[in-house]
Amino acid sequence: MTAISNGKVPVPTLERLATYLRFLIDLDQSDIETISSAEVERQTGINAAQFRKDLSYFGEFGKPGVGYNVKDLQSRIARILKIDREQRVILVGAGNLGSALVGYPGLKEHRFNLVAVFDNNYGKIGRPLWELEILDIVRLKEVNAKLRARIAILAVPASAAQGVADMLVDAGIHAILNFAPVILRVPEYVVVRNVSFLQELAVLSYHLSAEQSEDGHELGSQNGASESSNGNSAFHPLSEATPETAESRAQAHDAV
Amino acid sequence: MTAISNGKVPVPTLERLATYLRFLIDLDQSDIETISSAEVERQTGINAAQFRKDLSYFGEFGKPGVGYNVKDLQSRIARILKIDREQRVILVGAGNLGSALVGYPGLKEHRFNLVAVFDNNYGKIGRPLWELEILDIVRLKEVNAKLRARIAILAVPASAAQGVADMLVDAGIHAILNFAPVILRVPEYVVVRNVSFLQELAVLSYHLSAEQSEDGHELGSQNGASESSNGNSAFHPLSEATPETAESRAQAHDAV
DNA sequence: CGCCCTTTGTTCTTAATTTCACAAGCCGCT
DNA sequence: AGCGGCTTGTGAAATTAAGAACAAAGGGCG
Repeated sequence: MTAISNGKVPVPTLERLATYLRFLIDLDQSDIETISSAEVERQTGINAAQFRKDLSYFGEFGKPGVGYNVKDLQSRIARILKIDREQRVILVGAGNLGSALVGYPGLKEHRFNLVAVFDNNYGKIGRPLWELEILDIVRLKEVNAKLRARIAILAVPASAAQGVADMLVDAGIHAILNFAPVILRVPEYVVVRNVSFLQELAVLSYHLSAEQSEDGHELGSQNGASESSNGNSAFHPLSEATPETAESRAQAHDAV
Repeated sequence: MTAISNGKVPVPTLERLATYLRFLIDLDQSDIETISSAEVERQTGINAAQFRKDLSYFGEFGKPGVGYNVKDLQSRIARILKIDREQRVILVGAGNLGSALVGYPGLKEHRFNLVAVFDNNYGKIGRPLWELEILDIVRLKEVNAKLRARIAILAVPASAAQGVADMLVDAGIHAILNFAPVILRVPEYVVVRNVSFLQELAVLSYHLSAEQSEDGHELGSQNGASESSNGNSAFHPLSEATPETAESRAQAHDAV
């Protein structure tokens, strides 16, 4: 009774896989060794059958009557997503967002190794950004011929996005994480994932409107509030103290 | 022959609505006054029928035989998403990412007004971040009682996310844009949208693996590359020059 | 002023995703 | 060693989204 990733895997499944991995890492750190799909549902809200089916695309991972071994499942999902090995990543655009990403420890923790940063602003080229030096965008192809990164993060203004995307493709990039609010045109063998804050905010704004009939209504901040862990006990530090400092410990923080 | 947003609108439709808006703004800036769904498909890759159907959830926007008036459609979509009016937003977490967001001009351009920033790090509290002063997280409820923001951006480490989310709910927030890789538990009347870079990268990584059989393979950087606008003519500036400088002009840049 | 060409709004089909439901498998206890 | 309680993996049903297809409507031109 098996199948193991025969045909194609639904994209939503892949997206959840990353979530599961995240969750499993947390469980592992809490020294939990086994978990059932029912418990996953209880803690994440993701339907238990969904969880099992998602995994079933890749084989059998659990033991009937017992559940899943946290450590084992964790490493197997990591292998599926190919983040059990180092993945070299390059970044284009050393602006606010780009800089924030370079300093984000979560990348290294997940084996995404940022190996180069490019920009076209002469005021920035040559300057250091964390541990890297900002390189001239014109050297993109040349530099990546050696680095051989396949993943690129595109954090440039919308107006420049398509042009840079073309350069990335030409430089051998096969996957682009695009932060510019533009639909990129690339060859079919290149995968693109878009991240748009504005789009997300717009969706939130829409939902808000439904209840906020026309504003000016007193909602009183003491509504039924609570629900989950309201008595937020232990208080953890927000924002990684000072970026540099926060490096060391894996899994310590992840916001970004 | 109309309907106008009777029941519920599919979330994917809402997401695309924001994309359409973006696209329309670009068209408008190119002084294009009218556009047909067929042309939208040609330029964005989004199916024409899809475009028409998405709009049909909210009424009639075009003229048969003619198409859609760019300016009109633009403002009507903005109204639907409720971003035709100012939306106050608060940010929690003045780390790398949070700081980058505060400086992002796209927010203002879309009427999202960042009215306060909070953190719990005493080294940061009281310090200025762009035009705002970083406030102590303990003042969240008190401050928002006056500001009455309904949308919050959560850019704190995973370990602190749930605790802060509880505080946000208690402070009257109804929509949360969550950057922490954690599934938040909130009352059903609160809407949450998650943004996870790592998840996106993981999906990209997975797709990569399919072709990159086992690495070590010479792919030659001069593969069939091209496709779309390869001769990237005019070259625009990457990363908003220097943050402060880039403020002024609306629509000028949008990466983030 | 009526014909023809174009493009919308919408219904009907097809495809994708989620959820249900249950046989089969594993564990522990007697 | 076998019974009972749980939990998995998965085929089949239900739900949801995407895409085609077409009747109705607008505009321009002869």
